[in-house]
Amino acid sequence: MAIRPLARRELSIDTAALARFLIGKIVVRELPEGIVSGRIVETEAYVVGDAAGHGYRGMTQRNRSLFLEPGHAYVYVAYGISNMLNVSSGNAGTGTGVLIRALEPLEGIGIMQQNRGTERLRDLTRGPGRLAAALRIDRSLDGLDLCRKGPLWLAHDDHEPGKIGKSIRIGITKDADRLLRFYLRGSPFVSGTKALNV
DNA sequence: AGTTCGATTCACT
DNA sequence: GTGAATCGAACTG
Repeated sequence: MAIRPLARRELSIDTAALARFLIGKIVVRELPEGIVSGRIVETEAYVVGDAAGHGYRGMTQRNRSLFLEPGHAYVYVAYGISNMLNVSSGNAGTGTGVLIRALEPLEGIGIMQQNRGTERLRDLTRGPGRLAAALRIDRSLDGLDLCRKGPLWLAHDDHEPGKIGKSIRIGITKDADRLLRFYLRGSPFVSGTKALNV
C-alpha cells in the first residue's frame, strides 16, 4: 500500500478540524541511515484567540513558522531539552498550529531505538518530546514544508483510523479547559493518564 | 541585563 | 503519583 504526501488543499483551515484530521496520518523522516515513520495517534490544536498558543501574542523570532501557510513545520524546544513538532495551520499570517503528541512506530524502529536509547516499543514515540527524539527532529527542520517529500514530510495511505476521542490538553495552564486534544481510542501509543484517554 | 516560566521527561517512592 | 532537572526565549525594567 503506497503512501503519498498530504496535499495542502486537504488541510482544513480550521485548526481543531485539522488536528482531528491528522490522526491516522503518517509522519515520515528521512535520515542518512534510512526512513523512519510513524502513524499519528495523538494531537492538540492551538487555535485563534487561544491564550495557550505560542502565536497568541503575535509573531516572534521563535514562532514565525506558525504564521506560514498551512502544512509547515514549527519546531521549538520545551523545558530546554525536548523538541516539539507542530504543523502550522490557518491562512498565512495566522499563528495557529497542531502539536503532534504521539505516534505509533511504523518503519525504522531500530533507528528510533538508537535515537531514544531504549528498546521498549511503547516508549519510543509516546509523548511529543519522545517522538521528536526518535525521529531526530530539531530546530534545524523549523519552517520546512511538510507537504512535499524531503527530510520530514506528512503522508497518508488507505488506512482508516478507529474511533477518535477528545479531551483537555496536557501540560498547559492558560485556556486549560478547552477540549482541543484528539487521540486514537484504545491505542497503547497515546500519552497522558488513563482518565484522559477514555 | 536579569528574571521567569514552561505545549516534558525520567527516576523515584 | 510525586518531584527534580534543565535552558532558551520572552518579558520586565
